[in-house]
Amino acid sequence: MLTISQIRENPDEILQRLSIKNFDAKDLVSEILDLDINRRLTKSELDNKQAMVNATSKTIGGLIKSNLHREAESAQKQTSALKEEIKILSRQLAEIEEKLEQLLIRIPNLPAPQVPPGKTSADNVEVRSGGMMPVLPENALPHWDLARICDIIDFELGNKLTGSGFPVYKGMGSKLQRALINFFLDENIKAGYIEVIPPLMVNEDSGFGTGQLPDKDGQMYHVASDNFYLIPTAEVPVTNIYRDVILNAGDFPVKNTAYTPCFRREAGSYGKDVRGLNRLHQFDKVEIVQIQHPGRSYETLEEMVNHVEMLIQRLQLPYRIMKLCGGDMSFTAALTYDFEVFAGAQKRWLEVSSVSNFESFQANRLKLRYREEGGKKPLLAHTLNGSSLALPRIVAALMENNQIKDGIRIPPVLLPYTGFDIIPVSV
RNA sequence: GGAGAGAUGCCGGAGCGGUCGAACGGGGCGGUCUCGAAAACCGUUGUUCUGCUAUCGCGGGACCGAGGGUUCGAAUCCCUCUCUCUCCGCCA
Repeated sequence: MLTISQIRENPDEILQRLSIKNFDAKDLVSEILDLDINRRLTKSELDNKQAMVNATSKTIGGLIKSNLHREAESAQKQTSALKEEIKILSRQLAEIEEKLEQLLIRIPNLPAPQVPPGKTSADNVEVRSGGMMPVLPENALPHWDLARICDIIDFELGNKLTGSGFPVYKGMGSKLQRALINFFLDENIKAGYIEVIPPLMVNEDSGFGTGQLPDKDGQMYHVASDNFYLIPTAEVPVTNIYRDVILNAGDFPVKNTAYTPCFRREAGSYGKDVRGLNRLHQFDKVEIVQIQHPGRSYETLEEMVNHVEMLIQRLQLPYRIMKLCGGDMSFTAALTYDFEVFAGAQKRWLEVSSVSNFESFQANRLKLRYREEGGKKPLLAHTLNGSSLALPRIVAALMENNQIKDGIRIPPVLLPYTGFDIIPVSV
């Protein structure tokens, strides 16, 4: 969330920038500013009264020590009225602060200046593209058919075990998953990311820290008996490693990568969007996370984009990089690049990675700060993350684009990981 | 799941209900000494809200797991919750 001082100092700029996200914050901001004034008035009144009580209590302590009990008793009586007022004021203050917090939480992150205006994904701006578009016959098969005839992914079996959106990978399909995961992790580690294996369930505090809670709780699976949430992305546990942490400026950049399964309820999705591997409830993803100095976070974003691009190039997939417009960006992001690969049989672009700079928006929720060299006050750090990469749609595109008469060709870069370069048709 | 113990600052570890934001030790930082370093010695060392101040600062409030309560006054007493540790049971 934004800090109260950001809003207090530049309310008009905030409104203007949020309009790029098509968010009208006028009423929210003015309500916040009013509450903020009210809060400080109430607070100073409360503090003054509390200071008086504290002073009296100290006096009483001294009187009792000097055996002046009568004087002590009369001083005691003086505080009772004050204590009543303090009770009322602190209740008021708590209410105001709670209300303020509720309002602040509803304001999305400010889009970076370079974010293009727009409402939907149609308004996203292509930054660049690469790779060779596949040349496929008209009767090219979509990946769900290829999965069946090669017997590597069984969607029906997943239905039986759990429900739709929980496929079972089999044989070479399973091996391909592991190969991709290891390939991605190895490349990330080469690029300086430290691997972690985080918990797949998180508590409420973690969900709040990265911005999934309170608003998007319907998109996560909730384990009611223990009040845990299944992670929708490794971003949640990995970024929360740094919750309530004060780093030194010399610690930057902090770089982590993690492979995790991800769980998403995807309520409301339907149709061709959810066919096959296009949209699942459980899927595998390798994530990269960086914590960076505010002055360098945009260089870092570019570095991450280049890194993800390199991965896709090495898989020889046709791709394009989109800069998201204000309307298509997430609540928490300041600038986001989406990576899409082309799936030749479906003839669709599929999003396989989303790389974002959150600036201090998550850091404020996380209380993730750093101390400048020799500086006194801790300042909010910047957080960034991106998929490197999400597996299912990569697999879908690999399968569709590389289909040949009697199987599926595997890109050479994976051969050391799979041990095979063709997945043959088996039925 | 059963029984017990505990949660204090960067770490270890004290803390009769009254100048306790917290002894002491370690660490960090600054300094003295040194060609340099070590040792020794001296000093310093949390977060947060808020008022005044152009700034350096100065003043006030809060924070000793979290939330309530008792009291003129709570790290210290009471209640609830969470977490950790030990033992037993179960178990990959």
